[in-house]
Amino acid sequence: LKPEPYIQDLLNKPAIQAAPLLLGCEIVRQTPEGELRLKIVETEAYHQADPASHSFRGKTSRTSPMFKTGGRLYVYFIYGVHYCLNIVTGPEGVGEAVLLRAAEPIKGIDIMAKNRGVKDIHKLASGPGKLAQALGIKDTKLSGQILNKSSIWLELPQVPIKPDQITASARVGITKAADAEMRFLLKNNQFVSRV
DNA sequence: TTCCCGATTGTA
DNA sequence: ACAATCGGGAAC
Repeated sequence: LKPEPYIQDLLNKPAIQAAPLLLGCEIVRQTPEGELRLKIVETEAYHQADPASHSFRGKTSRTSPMFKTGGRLYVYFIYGVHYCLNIVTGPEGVGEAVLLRAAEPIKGIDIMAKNRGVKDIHKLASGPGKLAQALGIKDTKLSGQILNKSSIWLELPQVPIKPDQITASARVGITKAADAEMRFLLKNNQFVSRV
């Protein structure tokens, strides 16, 4: 798999710092059918002191990946229907991660359309459940795995993202700490989730 | 072991 | 607006 220079530096940071820095990065998955590649356009940060975070009540078998060093995957099953993909950040022992909420398809679009059962490119990864489904994630087997040592890895933005291209807002779908602005989006991007 | 509800999505 | 659908985790 591809070497990923400089990404680890980003992943060592706290989720609140890493979440906006992951915008513009590309998430890549190698599949038997071909390479899938998307540009991340929307993220949310979750940290240990945050009542909305799965790590808030401490480490459990499900959430243990969140407490590992940055650079792992955390996948969870939600609403009995969907899977969501997170990038674990920060140091060992601290439970935090960044939820990947939306992304712009770059490569392997036909494969992702097949995975999703939808053709419209704007509907392939415009939400966390859609993004995971586009990548072919159908279970939690990837949870806890290390980027680059699994089928998935990250690459830095081809063109660096400037701070004025990023917007922060309240997170989606949570009831606790609902006012905290820990959702980050690329301004004027057509591939973000609705709301 | 029971019970509640969730970091969502597609359809009515 | 609302159902689909199921597992995590708190409470009993």
